[in-house]
Amino acid sequence: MQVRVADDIRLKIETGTLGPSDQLPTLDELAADHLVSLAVARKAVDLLKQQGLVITIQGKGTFVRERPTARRHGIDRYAKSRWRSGQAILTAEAELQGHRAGQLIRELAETAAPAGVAERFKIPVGTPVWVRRRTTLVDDRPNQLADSYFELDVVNGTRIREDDTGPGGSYARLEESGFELDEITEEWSVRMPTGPESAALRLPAGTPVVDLFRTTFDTMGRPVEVMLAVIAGDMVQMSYRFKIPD
Amino acid sequence: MQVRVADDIRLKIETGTLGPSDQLPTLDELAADHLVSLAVARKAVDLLKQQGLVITIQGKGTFVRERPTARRHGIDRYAKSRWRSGQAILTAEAELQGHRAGQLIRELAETAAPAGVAERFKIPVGTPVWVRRRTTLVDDRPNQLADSYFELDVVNGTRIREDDTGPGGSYARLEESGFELDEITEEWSVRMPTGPESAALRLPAGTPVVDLFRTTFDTMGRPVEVMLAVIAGDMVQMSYRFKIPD
DNA sequence: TAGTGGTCTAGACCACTAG
DNA sequence: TAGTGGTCTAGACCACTAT
Repeated sequence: MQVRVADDIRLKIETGTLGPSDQLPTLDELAADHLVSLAVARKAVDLLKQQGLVITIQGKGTFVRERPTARRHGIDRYAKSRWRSGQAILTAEAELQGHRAGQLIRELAETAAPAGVAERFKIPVGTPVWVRRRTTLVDDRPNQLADSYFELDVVNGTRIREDDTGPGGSYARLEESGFELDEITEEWSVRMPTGPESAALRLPAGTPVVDLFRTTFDTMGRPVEVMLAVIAGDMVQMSYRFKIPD
Repeated sequence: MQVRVADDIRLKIETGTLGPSDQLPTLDELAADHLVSLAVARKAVDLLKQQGLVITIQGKGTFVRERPTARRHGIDRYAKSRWRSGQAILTAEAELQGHRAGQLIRELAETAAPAGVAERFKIPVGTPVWVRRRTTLVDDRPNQLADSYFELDVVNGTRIREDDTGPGGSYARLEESGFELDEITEEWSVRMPTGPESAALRLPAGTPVVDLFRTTFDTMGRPVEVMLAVIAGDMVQMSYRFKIPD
């Protein structure tokens, strides 16, 4: 029955009988209308929550979820001209799409390189590295937990260790230090968030996250930055364009 | 309490007290051990299922979920040398990683172009196009619902309309028809599966899916194929490498 | 047949929202 | 204060697995 009820509601949403942000019948009403117990009506709504179709707000009601306009991430956001002209990647990207970007620094510290990071730097796990942990915001909603790692000799004595990295951000500072940035590797996978991640990113139920490893190489092929980001899945859309290899 | 119980179990999993494919205590035991009702124990296990940490099998028990070895998708899978030598992309990719690939054709038909497809072909929504729907399998588990769309004049009279597209697959046939394949765009986003998708891909609870649009262009810049794939999120890992644009 | 998870009922009480 | 969703209990019965 719970599936019946859920399907009933889903149909109403998909056909537009219930539009975005519309309020669903209350649990009591759903139970009465479908001649089921309150627990079953609740279970049906839970199913829809898990599929990301509705959200519930205690004390208010159940509502059809609005699909947030996903931000498109294209590789143009890395264009050298942008950060050379003093614009941080984050800001450039958001503004291109009419959004307001922000960030909170969560931690600046020396730490032991975790496995995925060490592997990409080709150094032993546990080697001391510098980490810059931040939460990025789009229109005041947190959308990424982004941790950037650097080898110590790369950042010592630069503004990358500071709260404010200055115009153009870390990339601009790296270039000033003599690293000519050349290539980027992006590797990602998908999963459901852990409890703390759900809270930190204020994720609605039924929202997956994307794990993104971004490695930046200089012209010598040296990985100069490894970033590990956990991105809110409902706010991301990536796009890549490439030549078909021979 | 449900959260307490769930956290308790999660801790055991994360510390390795419970390893992959180990069986958890039964719901009755969990309830008794934590002095809660059966319903609460069940709710706790539900939470872990949603986070993809455990799976339940009716009649058998609850088990710590094994993380399937995600397949890495790199752009090398599109290398011309592969399909020119008669190897389909799907097969090449799987074999590179020691897996067995397969596919089931779900439908071959003329259909009206849906919005996302029409947009990428730059044709009006509803224009008749050819669609080739298939379910791809890796080691006998379905991992993608992949629908390839082609404009009619591109596929008429070719083996692309047939069940077996022949050596090298559609790409090889397109080249034979005089389309010189050149570039690909991949655009993806993430969401939770719908009910039918969950069933078709045999997704464990708490598994997201990836929506992938792949558009293949020829040297004239014409989009010759648009593929829309729904990929099981627990079996995918994508990687891209690119030069930093100027 | 015993043991496991899945669904459902009926009802108590709590937490949050809004007028 | 009334209305809403959230948590929890106690218990019945069903569906599937293994022996």
